[in-house]
Amino acid sequence: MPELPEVETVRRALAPWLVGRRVLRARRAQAPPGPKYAGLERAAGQRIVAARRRGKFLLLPLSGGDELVIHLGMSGALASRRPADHLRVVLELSGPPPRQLYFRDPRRFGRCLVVAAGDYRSLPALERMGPEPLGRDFTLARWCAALCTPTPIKALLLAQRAVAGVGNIYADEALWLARIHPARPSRSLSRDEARTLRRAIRRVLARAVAAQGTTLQDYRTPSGARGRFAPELAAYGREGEPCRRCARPIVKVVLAARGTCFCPGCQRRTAA
DNA sequence: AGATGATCCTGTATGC
DNA sequence: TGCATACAGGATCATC
Repeated sequence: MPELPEVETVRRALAPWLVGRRVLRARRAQAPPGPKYAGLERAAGQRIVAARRRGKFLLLPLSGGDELVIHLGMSGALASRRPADHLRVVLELSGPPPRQLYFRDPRRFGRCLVVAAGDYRSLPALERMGPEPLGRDFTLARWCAALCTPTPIKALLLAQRAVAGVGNIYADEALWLARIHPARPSRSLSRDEARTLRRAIRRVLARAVAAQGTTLQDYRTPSGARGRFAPELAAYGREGEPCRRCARPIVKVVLAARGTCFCPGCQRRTAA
């Protein structure tokens, strides 16, 4: 499930190839009509001027004032080699080979559409997205203000509004690092805990970016490599295995309709 | 308005 | 072995 580190890895891999090229044609393949692939044909004739990332979204601003917005969803992948199945979008590009960018997405949770640059009205998650966790805007003051809600901290991390780019894996990892119980009301966190969690979010995401993401099953970098962060996971997917700090078994519960792994020894419901 | 739950979708894992 | 069912989850929509 691509989160910030995986999308950033994809961005870094694709940028040197894509930026500067002209989109000769953009068409949907095995993709039904609908808003997930809206306006694709408008990309034709425009040059890709940059490859940016915002949260889990890949943003490719175009020379004609539009913007190609790609979200990988659960299973989306971008490649220069034509996939055998589940092909949703093909971009034909100018320049030396390879000249095709393929968007494959078996589970169809992903999106690939063209909007007017910066006009995210059809993408509320992007429009209301919180600060980039690895950027300067993710200040302690802003973070503390965002925590002023009864919403469980795990749900808040997943909502993209308080901070961008955190998904189920790195939410569990950050909470484990910070020793905070995932069901704690956000506003029950002390200032110290808020500071610790903010640092944990930054640390786990930075380390995962350095490892090119987490490969559990499907995710690959555009060159086909596996992300190397999986061995560093301390909570996610470790149900029943010993906590790396206190050796108590990691437990799994459902929170915010998501599987949530944590250590009942290190991550207490009450402030320490 | 903010928060919660259902929904989409298919590969993989589990159960009988 | 083979079939049926459960499960995984990001963002969005409907519904409080």
